[in-house]
Amino acid sequence: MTKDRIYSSYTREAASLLGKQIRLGRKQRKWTEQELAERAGLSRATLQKIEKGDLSVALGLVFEVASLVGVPLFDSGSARLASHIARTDDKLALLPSAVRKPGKVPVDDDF
Amino acid sequence: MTKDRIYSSYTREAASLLGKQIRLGRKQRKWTEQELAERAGLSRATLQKIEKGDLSVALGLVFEVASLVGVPLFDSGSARLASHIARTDDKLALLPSAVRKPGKVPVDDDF
DNA sequence: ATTGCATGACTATTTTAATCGCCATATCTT
DNA sequence: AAGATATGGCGATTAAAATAGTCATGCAAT
Repeated sequence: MTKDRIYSSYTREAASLLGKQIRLGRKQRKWTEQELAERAGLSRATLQKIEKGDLSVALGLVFEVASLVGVPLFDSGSARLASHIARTDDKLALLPSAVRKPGKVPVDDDF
Repeated sequence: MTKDRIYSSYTREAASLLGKQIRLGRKQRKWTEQELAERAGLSRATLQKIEKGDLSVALGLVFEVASLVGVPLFDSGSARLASHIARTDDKLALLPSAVRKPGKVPVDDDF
């Protein structure tokens, strides 16, 4: 029945932490599951999965709920997302647009 | 007929940044889309959606790919998410297990 | 310049998520 | 303690994601 995907413990823990932080933020605001679900535009069942760290929930739903309760996404707590995006774009622009698997050039080290 | 959900710009930008960072990490490792998709156990089509910041992709798939290419979730400073989880659990334990409405409480802290 | 492979994008199909409704349990308020 | 409501969980239905496959374009190395 189930596809039974394998996830790394890092992935599972990250989702678990995110869910717990969302639950914490919701309670600090004294919102019920139903209230937060309505604000976010999703069902209570899905919100429960998010707070439990369920890995099958859509990224956008999780991020939306997180932002509603004030949980900062990944390391973005400091600077603005837009500037991070710009800087990442700059780095990408310095790289070849397509990755090639060259014959035998030993230059393959990065940090 | 698309359901066309509404997402906040914060959510869209966060997913966009995450996708770009993943793409950057993949190229720094000189992996093709196909290679990364196979390592992560998903299709190339889905990986493309992830790198484009598509909000419909499952959280677990995105996190799994991110960890494979070394993109830190949350704050990278905390090498162990487990301790962070424990601290969040502690905070949750201090709160009532159920939120009640008739308080009309103006307390609304930020994070 | 040519060739080979990476990438972008699209379709059709299968698989799975998201929702809805309901009931049980837990727990807050009076 | 009683009443009210928040939460947890499950089954069935609907909506959408994930996949495989293919084609076109483009870049990269030869």
